[in-house]
Amino acid sequence: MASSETARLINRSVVLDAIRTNQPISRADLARQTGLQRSTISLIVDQLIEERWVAEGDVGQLPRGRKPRLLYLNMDRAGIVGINIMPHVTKLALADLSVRFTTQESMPTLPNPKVFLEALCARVQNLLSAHREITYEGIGVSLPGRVDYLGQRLVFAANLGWRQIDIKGPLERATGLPVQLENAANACALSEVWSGPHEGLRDLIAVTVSEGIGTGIIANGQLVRGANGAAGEFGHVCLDEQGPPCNCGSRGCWEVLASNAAAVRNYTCGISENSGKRNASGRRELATSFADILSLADRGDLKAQETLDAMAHYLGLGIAMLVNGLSPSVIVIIGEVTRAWKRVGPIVEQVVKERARMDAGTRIVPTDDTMQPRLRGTIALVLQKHFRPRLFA
Amino acid sequence: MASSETARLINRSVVLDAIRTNQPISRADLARQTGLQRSTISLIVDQLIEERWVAEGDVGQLPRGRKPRLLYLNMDRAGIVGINIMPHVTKLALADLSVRFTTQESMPTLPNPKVFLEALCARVQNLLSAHREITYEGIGVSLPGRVDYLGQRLVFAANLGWRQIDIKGPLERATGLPVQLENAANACALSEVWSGPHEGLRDLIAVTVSEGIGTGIIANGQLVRGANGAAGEFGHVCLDEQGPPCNCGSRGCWEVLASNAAAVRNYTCGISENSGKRNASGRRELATSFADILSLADRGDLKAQETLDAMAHYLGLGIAMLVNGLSPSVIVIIGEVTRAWKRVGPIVEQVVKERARMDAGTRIVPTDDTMQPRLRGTIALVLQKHFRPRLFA
DNA sequence: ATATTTTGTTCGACTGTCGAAATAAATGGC
DNA sequence: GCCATTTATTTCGACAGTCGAACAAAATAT
Repeated sequence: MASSETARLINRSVVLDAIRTNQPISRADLARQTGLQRSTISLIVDQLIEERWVAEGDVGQLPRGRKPRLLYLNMDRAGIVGINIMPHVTKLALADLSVRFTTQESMPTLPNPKVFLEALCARVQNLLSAHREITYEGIGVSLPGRVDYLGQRLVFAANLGWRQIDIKGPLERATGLPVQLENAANACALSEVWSGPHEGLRDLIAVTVSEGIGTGIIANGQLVRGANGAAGEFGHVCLDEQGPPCNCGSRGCWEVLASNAAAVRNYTCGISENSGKRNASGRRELATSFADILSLADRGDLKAQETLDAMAHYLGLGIAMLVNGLSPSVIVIIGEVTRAWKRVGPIVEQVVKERARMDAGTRIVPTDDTMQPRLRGTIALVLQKHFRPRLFA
Repeated sequence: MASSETARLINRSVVLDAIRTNQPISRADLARQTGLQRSTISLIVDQLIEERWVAEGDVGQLPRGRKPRLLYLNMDRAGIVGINIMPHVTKLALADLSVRFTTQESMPTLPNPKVFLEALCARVQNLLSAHREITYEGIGVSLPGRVDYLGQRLVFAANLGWRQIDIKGPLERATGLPVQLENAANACALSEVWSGPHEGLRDLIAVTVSEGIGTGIIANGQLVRGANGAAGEFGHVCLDEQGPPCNCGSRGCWEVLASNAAAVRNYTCGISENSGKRNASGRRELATSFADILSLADRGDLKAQETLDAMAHYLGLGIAMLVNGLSPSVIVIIGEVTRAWKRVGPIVEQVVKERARMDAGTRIVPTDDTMQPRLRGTIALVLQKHFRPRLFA
């Protein structure tokens, strides 16, 4: 069911998104870029200025003719709250419309979801009352688990041991702001196509490598959530029928072979086999975390390097699966392993080349973890509703 | 860029598709179903009748009040040509708007693409001139290979040995009709959501099992073609690193483990190992085709049954991958193997249950091959343009 | 000063939907 | 047969939105 108002909504979001991604920009340039008439652009921009989404700035420089008035997103218009729940730590942030963080905080993720949620709500309320100068539009939450397809409830989070938790309800009651939940990998994928070098890509996959492996899929420019939001568990695809058991009940899952946890397990098993290894300085070292393995490999520990190589091999095998099946333009890798990409990357590329046809030229790209893609994704999640509303399926 | 005309186009296709899927239907019911005003429905229907897409039929029966005039799709309005190119045989058909075949023919698929294309064009021209009473809207072509993302060229077809063949051009020049190419598995998936029990499903995967394995993915109601149309090759995902070599250069690909060709290979190897098997009547039998294996298994041949069981096991493993990763509402299995689904189905279900979380309730459904899903898909492919035009990404 | 160029606005034409009222057609009770 | 009731369809004026041409504004070059 569409009317002239539908047309307005479509054009409005086209113009708003064009301003977002091209600011500063003049009305005339907007007309050229969107294909709309200059008169129409003026009307829509007037409306956006009235709603305070857009602000008029200085005049631009041109060689000839009347100088254009440049348009910007009005950063004072709204802030967004981002919450990234991870197995041990939860991060909170306030961001503006260009996904710049103005405040960041951390808190422990408590094992009891009820207790944790109470603490989280209090923390968010504090944060909001400390920054009353800006009105906040909404809260985006990313977490390592499955969310139902409307972003309403957490259905299952293996690494947290949580099941059927209503996170949206308490947060909305505590803050009065609309809350959107999303799986962490999905949030990362969204973040990638929202801004930065992969902005606007219509086929992209984000692979999060930490304790497990998650996949966020964007196809035809939309997140693939599957029936009831259960898509994205490529981490539990069986790549080796006789492989080690996984806590999902299967064995040889991709994430049992290629996650950080897998690397730690492999490394410590190796140590017991070889009854200890010595590093360059002669001291025996035990890796208790994946970070340890990374630094050990860096300092020349052969066993750690082999562990990474094996991880890279299996990463490649799973990525080849994604390339074969979905052929995205880009696959983004997220996680600590990217810090060793100089070593890991070539192995991944090699395995993918052997196992997948790369005609479509899929690029495999590590992400800078300091960009906090999970957190940035939560912001994109909320902004999406305003800037790219899904008007028609 | 949207205008009031865009709104019209949207509403027009909404109404047309509602008539298609609910015919016969009255204007008043259309208004109730689409949410448009009765007056608007009348205007749009007038236009559709003028364009001869829709025809007014008899009056319907109601307990009280004025009787409605029922609307139908006008079957005389247009026909569609469907061409399904398979490794040995190519099928041609003429169909009406409700995807009923009015004519069907077959011809051999010749190894030389140039020669074959000439023969195909001649055949289509014959077919069209023999049925001049109806004007044809377009030609849909399905083939076992990859097509670039605009449906323009065949990029690569392993089983045919063809590469970079322009199929669209010659056919369009020969007939003057617009031609749409699509990968066979994609065509099947489209056919499934176009009509029949899975009509309108937004997340569905079609798995074609023949010499290879193809996957056609529909997510968020749209075909997933990937960058440059290269998606859908889950058949070449490596499920066993040490598995048999595949002609794609890798080894242990799903289709090397679970296709018809794999079954034939396994069966004949088994025969050479056991130096021959005897069936119930005591005669030694050699399976030269997958159909042989099916009938042998049916007649109690143990080795054939074991072969099918192994095939089922690997089919399940690959399907579990699709369930984990994409979680569609339905996975449709297409191919001769469905004829033995009574035996194969339970094994597949069992493996999927062990290897994938089925929270979302994905159903695995064999398709009746006599429905010719590949051919039906080509028709849906063409009709899609008229009935569900993609106005906005 | 004046012509030129480019930006931004104004206004009437056009397209399309909405919603209320009018018209059409059928049933059932009197 | 006549009238109230019900449901379907059409008619028509109001409203929203874009288009496109004309106009006004602002800056530069001559």
